[in-house]
Amino acid sequence: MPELPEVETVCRGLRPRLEGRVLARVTTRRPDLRFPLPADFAARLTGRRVTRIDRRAKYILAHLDDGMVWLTHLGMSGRMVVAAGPSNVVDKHDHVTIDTDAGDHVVYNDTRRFGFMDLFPAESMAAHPRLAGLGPEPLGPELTGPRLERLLHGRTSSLKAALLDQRIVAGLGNIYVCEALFRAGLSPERPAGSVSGRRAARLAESIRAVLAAAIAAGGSSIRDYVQTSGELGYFQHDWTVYGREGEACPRCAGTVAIRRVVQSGRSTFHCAKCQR
DNA sequence: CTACCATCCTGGTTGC
DNA sequence: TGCAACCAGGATGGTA
Repeated sequence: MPELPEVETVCRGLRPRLEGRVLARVTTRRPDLRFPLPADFAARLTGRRVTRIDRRAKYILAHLDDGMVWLTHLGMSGRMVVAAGPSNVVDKHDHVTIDTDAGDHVVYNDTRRFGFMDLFPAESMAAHPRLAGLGPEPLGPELTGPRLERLLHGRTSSLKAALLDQRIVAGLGNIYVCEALFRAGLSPERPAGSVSGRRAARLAESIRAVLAAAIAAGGSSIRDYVQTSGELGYFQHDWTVYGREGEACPRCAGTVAIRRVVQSGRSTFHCAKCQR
């Protein structure tokens, strides 16, 4: 589930339930996520008030009243579900459960355990190993055409691989890279460094447009759910190329079918005619 | 520095 | 219906 739009959707769902609230009870069941939970994680969260929830790339950053930041990455299968009432039904993959002083509870569920959490002082955030090297936020003012051109300049890897690299642009994943490239009319296979000028500007704009549309739709739900409410996101119905191998290209109206190719071990979907 | 590959883990789907 | 192979939203660390 989680690329930038899904993480943003989760943050928006968590804010009204967590901001200003005290984490009254914290339970951890499996500490062995992608990285082990920090030592004394539950004890250090318990009793803290959440002052603010931010997102950076695909990270959820909850600022606490003791100057610490609680960081969560959802990995491939992580979910945050918020509900009211007692949290008695425990799923096999519920790894962290938090009850707030308002009686709500937040459950972190992660089947594959590729996600992880951390707890560190806010003042050292800029130096955090997971955050320090991230590229610009695609929805911020930084991602202009010229900036993107500079970021891609000289790179010989494929444009697809470059856009998946969080050091170049932060927050994109497999689905939205495919969608943005289609929208921009650029081939995922072209060398990243070949994108400049007007093409770079169009790509930057396409990335923003695709992400914004996905956020407006509550993200994309694959198989089960995304949003903290348990509601489905519905952007998966708006995918133009992702997951549509063999279907008619919506732009050239079926002159050419959408192709699936494998790039650095991951599926890429594109129209060879409309994307050059 | 860059690019490619395997790897972490579980479960759903597909094909024989 | 059984079972194996393959596939999946991410990211890293090792190797060449």
